[in-house]
Formats: sequence, structure tokens, C-alpha cells
Amino acid sequence: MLKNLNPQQLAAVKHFGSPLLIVAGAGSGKTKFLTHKIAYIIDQKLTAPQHILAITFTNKAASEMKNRVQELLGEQCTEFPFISTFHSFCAYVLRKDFQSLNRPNNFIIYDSYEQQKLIKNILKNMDISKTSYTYNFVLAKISEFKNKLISYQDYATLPSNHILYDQVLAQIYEKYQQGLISNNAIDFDDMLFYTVVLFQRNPLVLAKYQTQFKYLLIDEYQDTNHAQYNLAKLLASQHQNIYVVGDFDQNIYSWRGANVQNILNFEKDYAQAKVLYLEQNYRSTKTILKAANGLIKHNQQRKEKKLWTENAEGEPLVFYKTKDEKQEAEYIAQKILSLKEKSEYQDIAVLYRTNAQSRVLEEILASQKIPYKLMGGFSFYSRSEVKDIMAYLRLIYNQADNQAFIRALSKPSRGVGQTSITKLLNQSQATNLSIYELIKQNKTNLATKQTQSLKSFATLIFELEQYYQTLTEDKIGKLVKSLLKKSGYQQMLEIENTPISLDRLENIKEIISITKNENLELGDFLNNIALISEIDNTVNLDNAVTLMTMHNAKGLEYKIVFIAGMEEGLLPHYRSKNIPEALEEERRLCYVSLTRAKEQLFLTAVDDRLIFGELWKRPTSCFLDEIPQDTLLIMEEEKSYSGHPHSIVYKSKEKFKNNQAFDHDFNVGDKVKHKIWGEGIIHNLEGIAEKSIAHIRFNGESKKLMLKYAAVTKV
DNA sequence: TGTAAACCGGTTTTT
DNA sequence: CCGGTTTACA
Ligand SMILES: Nc1ncnc2c1ncn2[C@@H]1O[C@H](COP(=O)(O)OP(=O)(O)OP(=O)(O)O)[C@@H](O)[C@H]1O
Repeated sequence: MLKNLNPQQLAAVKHFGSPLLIVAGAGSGKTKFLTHKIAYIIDQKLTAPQHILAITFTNKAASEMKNRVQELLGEQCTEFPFISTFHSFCAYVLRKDFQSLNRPNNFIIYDSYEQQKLIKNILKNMDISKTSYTYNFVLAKISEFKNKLISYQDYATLPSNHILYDQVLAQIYEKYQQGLISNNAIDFDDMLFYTVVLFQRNPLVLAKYQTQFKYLLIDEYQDTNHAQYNLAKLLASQHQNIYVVGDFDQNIYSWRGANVQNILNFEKDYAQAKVLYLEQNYRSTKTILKAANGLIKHNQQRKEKKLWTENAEGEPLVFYKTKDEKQEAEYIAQKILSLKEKSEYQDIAVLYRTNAQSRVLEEILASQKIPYKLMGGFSFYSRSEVKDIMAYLRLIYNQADNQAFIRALSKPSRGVGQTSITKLLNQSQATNLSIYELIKQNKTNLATKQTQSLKSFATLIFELEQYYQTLTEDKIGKLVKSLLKKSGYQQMLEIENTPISLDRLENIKEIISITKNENLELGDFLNNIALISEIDNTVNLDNAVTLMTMHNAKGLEYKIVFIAGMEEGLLPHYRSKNIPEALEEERRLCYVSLTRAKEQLFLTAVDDRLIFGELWKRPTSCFLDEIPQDTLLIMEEEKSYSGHPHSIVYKSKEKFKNNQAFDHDFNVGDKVKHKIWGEGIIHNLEGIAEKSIAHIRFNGESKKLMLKYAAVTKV
């Protein structure tokens, strides 16, 4: 079982009795160590499989790890270790023990869309929707507080000169939490937050989980946040059987509260800790590794570490610049087709910085008949048609769910509009009865037309619920099929009969096929949806090119990797470029992307990119200059390209806006001075180049100023 | 009162 | 460009 490990990995697998940290670069076999360690613990019968808890970064990584462990153990595996993300683990704990914090165990998990709706509502009611407290800003702040384990009560009592404190935020935070509580909901950050609180406040519950999970293993430890760090510490505090791996150069989630100090301080936190290093990379060619190592050296805030390989020299990285993103996608498609002679589609991945980039890639790949699968993103479950169907399912499962009632009711429209809905909601709140109950008990107070419509809708839901009860297998699939017909939803799409509506119908059918294999109950399905965001929404395409964001590529490997959009503004992203720490994170992100490749790397960039329907001129990414030039082959498209990425001269006579003429170096958090309003603080920046707008709070009052014209200076 | 059509505002990255 | 929200009209 341990044959394929090198001496360091072997030593690590056999190490017991004290905490262990492995720090090592990309592709050095950290994840491989974890899977073998789990298998070894089981094989040696040190404990039963179900007493092992392994934490991965994504659900996909978790299921991959499960498969690996199973392969290693073969037949002898009857019970399984608990392998999941922090969030899924917390959901598991809270479904069992949330009641110990006086909250029901059958909470629902709000996704970001529902969070947004709640916040928007609060801002509207407080009459501050048009101020600097944008919902994005507020949500990011609340997330930050929760990750730092600051409850809204704690927050409210912070001294008013505390850096984090803001009186308005304190109010919003409280209202937001109360909103969640009254809907019996928690958000993603709450999962971690409440689990930590539960363990801290309730030693008995903690002890139960400490006994249940005698071994704790964590992948990607460099990207744990404060709450996750505390969770691990609590779980391991008795037995100290904690084994973590990570790479500080792959810390790419600090914007979400991930704190690289957690890995740097591991030895301080666990006094007996042993630290091991892996230095041999088994994944990539010498050229790829040289390129990646050369790039990451440019980070100042970094410990040096070795990473070498015995693999072949390999091909140079290829850089190709095109006129626009369409041609970029065409180049990638064409390259994929020519690579197809030697490689399979499944060996190829295309990475990009922002989800918005995937659109063009999808279109062009589809037009060239290249099969692809889109991984991750807020893809599937946030599409409006999927949400509509989910609303029906939620309502069938729980008729008291007013939110679901309203959404289902208005798709397709049933002649009941905003006014009636508001009345119903108010009545529901006043009487403590759900809208569904009100209708059933004839307690509504509306015009006949609306009442009739509501009645038949309620009957529809009742009948569907009855139908569901009679089913025995493939229950959700059959239910969805039936509701599509009876609700008129399918008819609505068929009448529209546009390509888009047909697409929507396809997506809904996807729900049917997702739920098919496992004989899922409605409740289990609905409860876990927020957690399974990463379903590949393409139907079991085995041999297909993978499209995903760079963040999603973490931990994965492909024979051939394309990196699209190697441009200033995209990588590094314009929001990061004036903040040194953020810029270094962008560089790490580039490092992660490069090191996904085993054999070949293609980097592309464009001259002009269409953003919000406007053409923007784009310089090539500074990171391209930082990659050792002898690993890089720059393909020339036209003679206008003179060899150095920054010396490109745009020769076309086409009209375009030269949008990069103006620039600034203000950042969020900067103190600034204005002629009229005096001193203020920038709390948000939007737009780019000449359209940059700063949101500045002057002495209580907030202003949005265009930096190109505004007379503000840094102080 | 409900719905369709204009309108406005927002782009990192995700569990 | 897209989706959520406001507005104008039936
Ligand atoms: N001792 C070994 N001998 C041969 N191949 C190995 C060895 N260790 C790991 N590998 C291979 O190297 C590749 C990278 O391993 P793994 O994914 O475990 O690295 P990692 O350190 O987790 O990488 P990353 O930090 O990029 O996620 C895998 O294909 C793995 O099978």
C-alpha cells in the first residue's frame, strides 16, 4: 500500500503521537500523503474508519479523496471515513446539535441570492439603499465579522474607535441576524460560526465529536480562516491527532478571510508539532516548474522553499496574443483540435480569472463541436428556472415556506401581483399562519379573481404533495415531471419557444437526472442544495475539456492547461493592483494556475476586451515578464508585435475607446482630503480607469466622486 | 391591480 | 451584457 511513496511521505504516514504539518510546494504529493495516511490508519486498525475526519477544500476534492482511499483499501473497506469540506462537516454537526444553542436542527441554508435579498430589504427599510452601504459591501463586512467569530452582540459593544466598528453596520448586522433567525435560516459563514460557538459553549457536545473523530486531517491548510482554525483546534485539543498539509504559496482565499498565519504558526499552536517538507515535484516538467518557481520568487512576503523534479525538460510555455476575446477563444479551440491527435479532451483544462470569461469560450467550443464541461461557479442552482422549480419543491416539502410560495405562485403568472402578495405577507405575519394556511382556511381578504387563483394554486400544491407520498422510487424526478405539466410551467416555456426557453427546459430536466441515481428524499435534497454547488452541470460528459476559474483549479492537475486572459486588469485583477498584499495573492493565483499543468501550458491575452459592451485596451500581464523568458515561447500573430509584451502598438484603424488613459492609485481604506468636504475615508472603489468612482465617507456623509475630476488628495 | 417594457447599476475569486 | 427594479400602461 505504501510502495509508491517517497521516504519523506513514508515517514509522515508512519508518524503518530504528535501533530504533524507538511509544508510543500505544488505537485509534491501532499494530497497523496493524506490519502495514504487515512488508508494506513484504517489498514493498521488504529481506529475504525468512521472515527477519521478528513477536511478538503471543495466537495469535489472530498469525493475524489474518498475514491482514492477506497482504491487503496480495496475490499476491506466497509465503513467509511468522514471526508468533507469544513462547511459540510458543520452542516452535519448543526443538523444534530444546533438545538443545544436553542435553534432548530431543521434550519435552511441561505445561498448568496437569498442573503442578498434579505440585506437589500433591510437597507431599503432603513432607507439607506442609496448610500455608501451597498449590499455587497455590507455582506462582505458581515462575512468578515463572522469569520473572525464576532457575533452581532459582540460587534455592537466594540468601542466606537475600534477599526472594525461602524454604528450603521452594527444595526444592519443585528437586523440581518434576526432576519435569518426568523426564517429559521443560517448562511455559509454561520455554519462555521455556530459550530465553533457550539463547541465553545457546550463541552459535552464538543467531547462527543472529539470521541467520534479521533483523527483529524486537513488539506490546503494555508487557506483556512480564523473560524476554521478554531474549529480544528477545538476538535484536536484532546487527542492531538491532527495532520495538516499546505503551501503558503498557494494561499489564494485571503479575500474570504483565509489567514496564512494559521500555517506559519502551526508549530506555536501545537507545541509538540513535527514539521516535514516535501521538495520533489512529481507533476510537471522541468520547464513548467522553472516558470512557476521563477514567477513566485517575485513575491516579497514569502519564505523561500525548494521544489525540483526529475521529470523531462518538456516543451516551453506558449504565449499567444490575439485581437479580442473571440479570437482568443478561437485560437484555444483550434489548438485543442490539433492537440486532439495526441491527447484526449479530458486531459485539457482552460483556466480563467473571472466567470464572465467562460461565455465566449463556451460559445466557440460549442461551435467547433468540442465537448466541454463547466466546473463550479454559481452555476446551476442559481439559474432562475432552477430556482423556480426549487421553489415548487420547497413548497411541496414545507407549505409554511412563504418565500417559496410567492416565487412558485408567480411563475407562470397567475394574476396575483405585488399588492395582493404584500397583503398576504402582512396577514401571515400578523396571524402567525402561513400564506398556504390562510388560503386553506378561507381567511384571505382579496378580490374574487385573486382568491380563486390562489385557491387553485393551493390545491395544485396539495395534489402534488399527495402524489409525492405515493411514489416509491425516483421520487423527485417523477414529482418534477408532474409539476412541470400541472403547474403550466412547461407550457409557459413551450409557448415562448425561444432558444433560451428551450435551454431552460433542458436545465430543469437536469434536476431530474441529478436526483435520479440516488434515491433521494425531498427533504435531504433540499437541505443540502446550498452545499452542492459544484455539480458539473453537463450530463456525464466523460471525455470533455474542462473550463473553470483559476480558484476552482486548486488541487487539480491536467496534462495540458490553457490560461486565458493574461492581461493587466484581469490577472492581476484591477481591484488588486494597487494593494501590495492583494497583488502578491494574484501572483500566487498565477503560480497555482501554472502548476496545474503536467506537460504543456498555453497562455493567451487580447489587445481589446469587451467589458459591459465596451472595448477596453489591455496591456499584457506583468506576470508574463516575471516568468523566466527562456521557458517562454512568444508566438507572433502580426508584425505589429515586436517581441516585448508591453511594446505592443495598436495599429488597427477601428474605433475604440482608449479607456486606460486615466489612472489613479487610491485604495479602499485610504484617508483623503477634499477642498470642500474636508477629510474622509474611501470605503469603496468602482469602475476602472477614467470611470473610477470613489465612495468617500466625510464626517458622516458619504459621496460618490469621479476620481478623474474630483479634487481629492491622499493624506 | 398585474404585467410588459424601459431603465439602471454592477464585475474578481466561493463554501 | 444581464438581471433586478422601477415605471407606464392596460
Ligand atoms: N511519491 C510519489 N511518487 C510518484 N508520484 C507521486 C508521488 N507523490 C505524488 N505523486 C504524484 O504527483 C502528483 C501530485 O500529487 P498531489 O496532488 O498529491 O500533490 P499536492 O502536493 O497535493 O499538489 P498541490 O499542492 O498542487 O495540490 C499526483 O499525480 C501524484 O500521483
